[in-house]
Amino acid sequence: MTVEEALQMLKEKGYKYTGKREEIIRICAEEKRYLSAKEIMERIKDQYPNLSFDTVYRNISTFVDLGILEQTELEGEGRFRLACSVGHHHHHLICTECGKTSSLSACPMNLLSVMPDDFQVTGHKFEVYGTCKECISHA
Amino acid sequence: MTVEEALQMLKEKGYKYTGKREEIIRICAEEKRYLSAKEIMERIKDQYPNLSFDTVYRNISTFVDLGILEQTELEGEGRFRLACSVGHHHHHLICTECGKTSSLSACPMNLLSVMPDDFQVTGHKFEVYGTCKECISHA
DNA sequence: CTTTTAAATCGGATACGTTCTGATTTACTA
DNA sequence: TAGTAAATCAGAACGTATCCGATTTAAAAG
Repeated sequence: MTVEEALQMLKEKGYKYTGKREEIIRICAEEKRYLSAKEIMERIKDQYPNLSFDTVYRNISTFVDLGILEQTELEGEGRFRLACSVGHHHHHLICTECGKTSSLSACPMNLLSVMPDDFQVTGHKFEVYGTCKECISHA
Repeated sequence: MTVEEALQMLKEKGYKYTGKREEIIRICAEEKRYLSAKEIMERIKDQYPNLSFDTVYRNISTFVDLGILEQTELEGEGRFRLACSVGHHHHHLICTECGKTSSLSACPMNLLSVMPDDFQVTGHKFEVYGTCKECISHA
């Protein structure tokens, strides 16, 4: 997903345009990594030094709801990244040090032949964790 | 894993026996469900009314480290259950309402033919989420 | 059985990520 | 340009989890 697509989606859904929203999305778009709210705050400080935590969290939450951002959790902290591409379901290999990701083509849900009928399935999570080359080298 | 096996493991590793530890394990053993620390506290109140949060969290953490308990996270809260059985790797279908689980035999890691060589894989998570029959009916 | 000692527990303070609140500002519309 | 609802702010509040120093206790040593 591109920054433009994300902004377009916001507009369609009736959300107002703000520079802060664009900047949050832009920051997430810059890297194929999961960022924490804190990291996003850090990077946005240059342009909006007085941005409040609430604004970041509230917007991130909206973006996740709309599918603009993907969310995971590392070390008790929410982490976010721009959704990869619309309508193309896949999973990630995630560096637990820096949040860097690599795409995995397979989805295990396709491979589960029998699904228990006593559960109404609502979602799933498949993530592979590891350490990326960069984080191994300067460890 | 049984309560006895868990206690045996603690002994082997040099941990002291305490009634509180046994009770925590026993509570987790009673159900095939993920419980929060709060829920464990609730259930242990009868026998140990003054049990401190710290004791529960510290012991749970020890148990997770030793592989006696399995951990996941629902709604920003750590959830725990007795590890299924020693040396038998599998995954779970989890009810997001009550934490009830159902076992899945397949592990997606076996099915990933190509593993990126720029990551040193350290772990993985595969969980299917849903709502169990009981939670659907009284919803 | 008594003493000893390190581990376990207590409970209260603290940390941290996140969310809420009420006042203020701002983007869009009429 | 004025009006309105949404967005933001700053700080308080929240919930989970951990840390702390003092006290108790399990179990090893005498």
